[in-house]
Amino acid sequence: MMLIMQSKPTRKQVSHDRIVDVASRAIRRAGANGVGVADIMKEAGLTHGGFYAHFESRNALVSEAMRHAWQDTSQALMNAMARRVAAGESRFAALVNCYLHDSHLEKVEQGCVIAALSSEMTRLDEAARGDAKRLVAQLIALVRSCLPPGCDPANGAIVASTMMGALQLARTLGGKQGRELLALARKQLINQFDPVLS
Amino acid sequence: MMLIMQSKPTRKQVSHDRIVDVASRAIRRAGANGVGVADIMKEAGLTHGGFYAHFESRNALVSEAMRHAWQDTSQALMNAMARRVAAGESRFAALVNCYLHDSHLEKVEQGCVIAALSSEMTRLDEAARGDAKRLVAQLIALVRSCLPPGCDPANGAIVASTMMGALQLARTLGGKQGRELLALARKQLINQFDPVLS
DNA sequence: TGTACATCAGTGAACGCGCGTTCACTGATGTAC
DNA sequence: TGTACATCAGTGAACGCGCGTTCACTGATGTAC
Repeated sequence: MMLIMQSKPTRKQVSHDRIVDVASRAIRRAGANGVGVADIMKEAGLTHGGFYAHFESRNALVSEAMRHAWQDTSQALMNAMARRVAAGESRFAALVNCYLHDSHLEKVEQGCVIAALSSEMTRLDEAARGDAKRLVAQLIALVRSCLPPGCDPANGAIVASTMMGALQLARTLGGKQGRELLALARKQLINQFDPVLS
Repeated sequence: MMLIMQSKPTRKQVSHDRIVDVASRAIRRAGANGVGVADIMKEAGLTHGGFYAHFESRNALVSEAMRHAWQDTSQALMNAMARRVAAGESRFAALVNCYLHDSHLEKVEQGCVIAALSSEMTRLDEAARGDAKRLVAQLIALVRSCLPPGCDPANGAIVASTMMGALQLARTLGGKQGRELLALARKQLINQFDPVLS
């Protein structure tokens, strides 16, 4: 539970935020268990000993880092979408083109945490699983809010599934095949849900 | 490279196969790094010391177990589909109804290895990544072969993405929400690609 | 068929390493007067 | 403003544990005659 600090965050809060930010990228890059406490602290410019003054356990950090990653990515997604919408794209096309942008193939550590951790989410401890559940619900809600007017809201979950699945399969395929899959998914989703009636 | 043995497999081959089979379920249940060599050997009725007479390394086992899991699941999928087709369903509907069957929500260890490991696949060592890539290509080919006649084959990759993505999000959501998402995905895919024109 | 020996498959102790976690200590920050 | 002291944030050594891997050894299997 993070209170909004109007002025002068304490030194500890600054460190805390830096650790969470580093961790949110580390777990997306290497997986929820793929990076150690010591490495995360080092990357945050600290030594590992101080860790437990900030978090109750490594699992607690993973939970917090997941939530942070989602805030981060969804914010970035909104911003990128806003630019496209301003340039004349529909909200739906902007969503699809941003989420399935080629650059997301490689930059896992800045991308959607749900796509980065999906198959590990069912294996997290209970608290983190609860967070994961909520993030998935938020992804679906976000997609739903971008559906063209008149579209059945239930399609939010389907579009979210297709986008996330396509991103993952594309990442595993890699290279040219990966980019082709992404391009196909963009085209197909936009044609199906938001065709330009010219 | 497994040769087909016409008669009497050696004791070693029997053990080898049992280890691979146990491992293929273990990695789907617990993740590629979620279970130790000793536990796998124990579940196969052996002690850990013998492991390296069978495999060059733990990673080598993971590769082999992934391939075995895929053979296993795709065979089971074919069989289940055949029964539905015999009962009058189209091949496409049978595929969707089998892959997105409610029972797959819980039984991860018997299900699709791509859905079970997806986000870990990009983090495997080079050899296993190559295997993962080939498995994804095979999943897409399998889906493509089930598309209704006249359907653009490119849709194979899209349907595969939607099915895999939906299964994963449903597993993370769990319970009632998970089952609702699966039901939605089944309905949507069949309506879109293989509507019954009655 | 039975015996003697070579090979095979598996055992279990041990090693080294990395990781999560703890803790006594230190240096820096901030407060009281 | 300056000094004295309390509190805070971070340090780094250490602990215990689990895991991948190795290896000398044992008991079982199979072969030669």
